[in-house]
Amino acid sequence: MAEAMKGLKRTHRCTEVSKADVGSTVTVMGWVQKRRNLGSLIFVDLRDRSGLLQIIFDEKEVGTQGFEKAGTLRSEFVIAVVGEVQLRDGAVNEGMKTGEIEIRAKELRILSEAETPPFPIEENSQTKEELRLKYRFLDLRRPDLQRNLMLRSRVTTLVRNFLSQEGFLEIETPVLIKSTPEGARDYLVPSRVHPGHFYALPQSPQLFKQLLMCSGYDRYFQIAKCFRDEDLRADRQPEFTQIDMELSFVDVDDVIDVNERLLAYVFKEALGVEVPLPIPRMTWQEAMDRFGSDKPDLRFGMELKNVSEVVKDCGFGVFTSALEAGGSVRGINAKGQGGMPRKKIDALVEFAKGYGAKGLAYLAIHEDGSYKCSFAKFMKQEELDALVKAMEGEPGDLLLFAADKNKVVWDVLGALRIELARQMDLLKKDDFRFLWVTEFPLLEWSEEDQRFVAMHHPFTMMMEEDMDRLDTDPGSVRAKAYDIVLNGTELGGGSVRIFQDDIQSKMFDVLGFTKERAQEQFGFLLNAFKYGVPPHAGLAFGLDRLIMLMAGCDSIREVIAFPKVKDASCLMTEAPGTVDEAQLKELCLKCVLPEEA
RNA sequence: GGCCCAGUGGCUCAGUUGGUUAGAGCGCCGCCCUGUCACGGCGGAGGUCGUGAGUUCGAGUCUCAUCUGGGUCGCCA
Repeated sequence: MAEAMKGLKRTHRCTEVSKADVGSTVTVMGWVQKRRNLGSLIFVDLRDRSGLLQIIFDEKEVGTQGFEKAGTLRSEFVIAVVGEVQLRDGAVNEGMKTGEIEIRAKELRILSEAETPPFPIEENSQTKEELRLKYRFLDLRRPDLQRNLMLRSRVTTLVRNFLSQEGFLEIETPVLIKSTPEGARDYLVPSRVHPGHFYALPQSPQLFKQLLMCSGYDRYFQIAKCFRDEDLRADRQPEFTQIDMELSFVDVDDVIDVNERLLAYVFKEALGVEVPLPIPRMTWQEAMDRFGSDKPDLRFGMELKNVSEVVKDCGFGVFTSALEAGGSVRGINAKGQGGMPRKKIDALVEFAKGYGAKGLAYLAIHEDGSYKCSFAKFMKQEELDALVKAMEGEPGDLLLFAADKNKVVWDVLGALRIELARQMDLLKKDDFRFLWVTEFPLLEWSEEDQRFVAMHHPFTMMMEEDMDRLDTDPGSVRAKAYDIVLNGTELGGGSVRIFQDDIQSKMFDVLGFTKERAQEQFGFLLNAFKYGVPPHAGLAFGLDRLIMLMAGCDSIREVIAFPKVKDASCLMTEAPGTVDEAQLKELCLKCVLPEEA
């Protein structure tokens, strides 16, 4: 029996009521978090997105009818209470923002009753995510998710303020666009008016923002939904949000400058965290050599060391044959982990194999200076000593080595480094270490396609000093591309774009695009370039990842209101779903499902 | 597509080498209770152990398949 709100107006959110209001009458509305019925005194914790406020129902004040009504209150009922703010008679609750006060109810209205929720509406939920996502509307009532979404809103507001002050214009670009098969899989949308033709949902507003530069908008930004039809991860959703921007008449340093000031502003205003500027920079090559990753986590050391020179003449075939094949031998030193039990080391070996390693060599240094080593029998003592010295090994340390092609060695040790840091509890969530990674390779050899593909995208400008190697040694050409990395997560990335016609043609050549195909896919951009194009560059942040790290969460699902699960379906709405035959017919579509095996 | 982890009342979990009627805490329902805030007291309801096969005298427990969710590799210009 829901009652009307008629005649009542909310005066405060729960935690907006304070000691200063003692004696005054307020009207609060929200959800029943908890009731404590003592017989002739009923306490209710009222909840809204601001927090909790205690209501006390006393028959003397609220009347017999009101008191009986209060007795029927259950979890998650939505109620309105008119009452007087008073200091608590009993003990103060120090764990509560409003712990010194309470509302002495004069009037109660039950605006909505509620079934018992399928899981407790509480902070630090222990409930399985599957259930939480099915009832996301209840999950979103929990204080931690509410905090996350409020932080997200705060951050986007700050971003808009800052960029607007910096002369950026917020401009929307279309969501129904033309498919460009390069890169991630597109989500496709059939056209009704053009049977057999499809729109794609944008993987990013890339081409449109470049066109906006051609049109003279000079500094653009957008908080843009992007879509990629690829498999999900903890930090990947099929639809996600980018803070996307593009600037004219700039080079790498200009983009970096405005964006690191943006980050510092946002972290200061939203979290009170100072980000020291300038943010350190590291070339891609240095990042790979030192950390085995293009997104190094700088919260801890444990850097990779290249010991190829040290072991090149040793007796251990695994090392020497990797070197002969053009690879390298590198190691990391897990300080103080020399006592790691064999079982745990074996688990690390298995972990390494998951990243393509054929094995993982280890050398533990006992406290007495002796070694426990998986390859001791292949090496002389002096060779072992030299290796330990090169790794700066001390008693109590555990040295781990990978020998393979560079890419495998980097992948394995880079991943191992993070895994060990996790096990050693070195990853503090309130320690924010930013890093610019610069000078990415322009191209990457694709074994699958047997050709070079763009590492970033085909419009990325190469470094001028490397340009002459485009023909002779394309793999060694560095790009004017940069990523912003925070605590081992790629927060964003961008590049200076090619704006010269001849260089763009050259780039398409290298990528194996015919003139016709380039024209067909990107003709509108190339065409625009003919009519006066400013030099331009841009960057995009992954907003979800940014908020995830700011909120200290392990998954972007915790900072997205209605996320999808691993197979890209929504447990609440059960999207995607089938559609009527009539709908398909109108779109001239027919489903041919794969045959059951 | 590969590998790994999990699935037992509404929630979170326990459940021994396979062995009687599958337990606990919280929640829920009822009664009592004037200062609670993890309120308290008394009583109660609630389970095809994800699903399906198999092994066995006997399966929550073992085997296989499958579903659901999570992590990860591939993938993500």
